[in-house]
Amino acid sequence: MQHRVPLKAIQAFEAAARLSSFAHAAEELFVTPSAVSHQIKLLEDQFGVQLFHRVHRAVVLTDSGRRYAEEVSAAFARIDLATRELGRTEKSDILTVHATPSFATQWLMPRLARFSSLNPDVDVRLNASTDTVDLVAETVDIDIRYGMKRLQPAGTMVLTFPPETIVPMCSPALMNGPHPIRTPDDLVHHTLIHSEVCLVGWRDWMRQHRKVKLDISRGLRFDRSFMALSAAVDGLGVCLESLLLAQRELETGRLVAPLGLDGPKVQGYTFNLLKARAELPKIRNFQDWLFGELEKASA
Amino acid sequence: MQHRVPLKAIQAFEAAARLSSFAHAAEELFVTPSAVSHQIKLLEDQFGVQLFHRVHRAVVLTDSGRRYAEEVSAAFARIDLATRELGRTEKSDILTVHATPSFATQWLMPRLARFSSLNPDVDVRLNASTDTVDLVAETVDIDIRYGMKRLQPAGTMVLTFPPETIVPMCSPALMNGPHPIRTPDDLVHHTLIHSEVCLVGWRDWMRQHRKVKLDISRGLRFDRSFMALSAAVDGLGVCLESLLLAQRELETGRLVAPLGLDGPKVQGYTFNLLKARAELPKIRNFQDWLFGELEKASA
DNA sequence: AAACCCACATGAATTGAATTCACCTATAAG
DNA sequence: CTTATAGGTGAATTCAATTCATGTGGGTTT
Repeated sequence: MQHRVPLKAIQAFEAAARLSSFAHAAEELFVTPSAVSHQIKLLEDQFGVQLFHRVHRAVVLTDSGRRYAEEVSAAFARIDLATRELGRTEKSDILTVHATPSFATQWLMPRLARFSSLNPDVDVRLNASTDTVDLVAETVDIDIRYGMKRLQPAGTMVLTFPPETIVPMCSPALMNGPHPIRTPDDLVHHTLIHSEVCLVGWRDWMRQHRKVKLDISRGLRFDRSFMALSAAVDGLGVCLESLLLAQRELETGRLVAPLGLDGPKVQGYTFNLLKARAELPKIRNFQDWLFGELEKASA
Repeated sequence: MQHRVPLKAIQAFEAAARLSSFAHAAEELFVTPSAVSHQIKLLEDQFGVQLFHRVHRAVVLTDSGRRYAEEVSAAFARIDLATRELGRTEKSDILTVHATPSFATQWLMPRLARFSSLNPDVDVRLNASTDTVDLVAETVDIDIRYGMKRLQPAGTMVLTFPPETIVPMCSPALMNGPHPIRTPDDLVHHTLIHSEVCLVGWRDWMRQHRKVKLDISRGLRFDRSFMALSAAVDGLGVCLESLLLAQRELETGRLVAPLGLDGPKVQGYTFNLLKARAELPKIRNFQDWLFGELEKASA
């Protein structure tokens, strides 16, 4: 015979035990005293245990009843409390993303509003730093990293971004200024902006343009890609950077690629997460959205 | 608006959370998966909190859902356990009575069956000793004491037994033997049995019979009333004891009172209990019954 | 590509547990 | 003696819980 514990009857019992009164229990439970009486009788009949001595106009717990009440009182209090808290709980999931400052600044932040509108029940927390993140030990769902792939702890899933194209970029004013930039040779008249963390630098670029004589020991140097891009926007020189990171500036015309959009490809960014959590909707949704956006950007 | 926590819905949620499956939860709860789905939806709608992400053919707890499940899981487990134990609980109250060995042996034990048949849901535990009992510290409901009243701790209720009559008693054979006993003077031919804890002894008796010359330094001595009575039953002599304690022997003719049933009265026994527990049915029932029996014995 | 599997969702209909209602009993208090 | 009141009982009623029939949508198999 299949039975579930008679929760409603136990609830009535617990209230009567706590208040030593069927009538008061009925008040608390918003029912009639008769309902309480029935439920407790049902409980006693089902388990063959007398839970209350019926004294005139009163009830007194039996020893069995007292012990049982002590156990279930705490349990019901806990359910009540947790359920009350539920009505006050945040109504969303939190997604914690860690990324390099440049990717965070240049690419992710300008697009986060798009992800949020597609996933209104997910709050994104974005941490930007160059620190190494331990996905297991820290409450980080996704870590977007840049640089040579390193060995990861077992259980880490590493997805590679599509290849980035690295090209020289500068402000439109510089391109069309006193020393217009039309060919690689035109670069000798301009300051080179070096992005020191970029996997592809001017030295690599020159390997593909051997006819060009640039003094790559000269120029401005930054250890943050977004700063190199910012300097280029300000007309300080020509930077060699990722089309991906400069997408917004190119679209708004603050930067141009005077020598075209073709250049060396590099796979610098990886998307890191724990396999065990890969299918959580908030994580999976973010991943799908991000790689979708990356595809759109390279089309 | 008056609401009680939706216990059935929470129960369905807890099972689904624990099993990560509506279908498995339905199995465990002996309902259809549809019922589980409805209950969880009801819970989410009522509190405006999404508890599960619906993934194709699966469900994954949200952060809120996980936290809630952790709280209510423990509570439901506790209710289950306590309720299962309830089916195995003793079905009665325990009444613990402490009394002097003589009262326990002579009066109480022969009558306990009567109390039990009137109160089948009360199990009586009878402790007989001369030890002093601390009603507060020990699990003793009632303490029946003999002797001078002593100061009791606050909160102790002391009820006095009706007065006992103390008379000489002996076996019928002794009364009708070679030295028949008809008058107090006839006692000089017989051995006196002394009950050393009795509040009234042969010396007190002789104060009321000054014409009688008994050598009260002679005879048998016992420090238990029930032993003195037993010696008298065996024809070893004449004892001076309480009619109350000898009631059964007198009724069965094993003892007789050759000089009649009139004698010194003494109030030796008291009924001691805690005021705070005086109205517990098991205690009140025992008290009422005992004093009723005492009245019958003195009629 | 089509068919099948299967897990959750939905709305209307049905069921059965919970509750009410009407009346009873039994003390205690006035 | 009358009144108040707290729990008890059984039949009738209510309504929360559940079922039933159908839908949706990925993933797998043929």
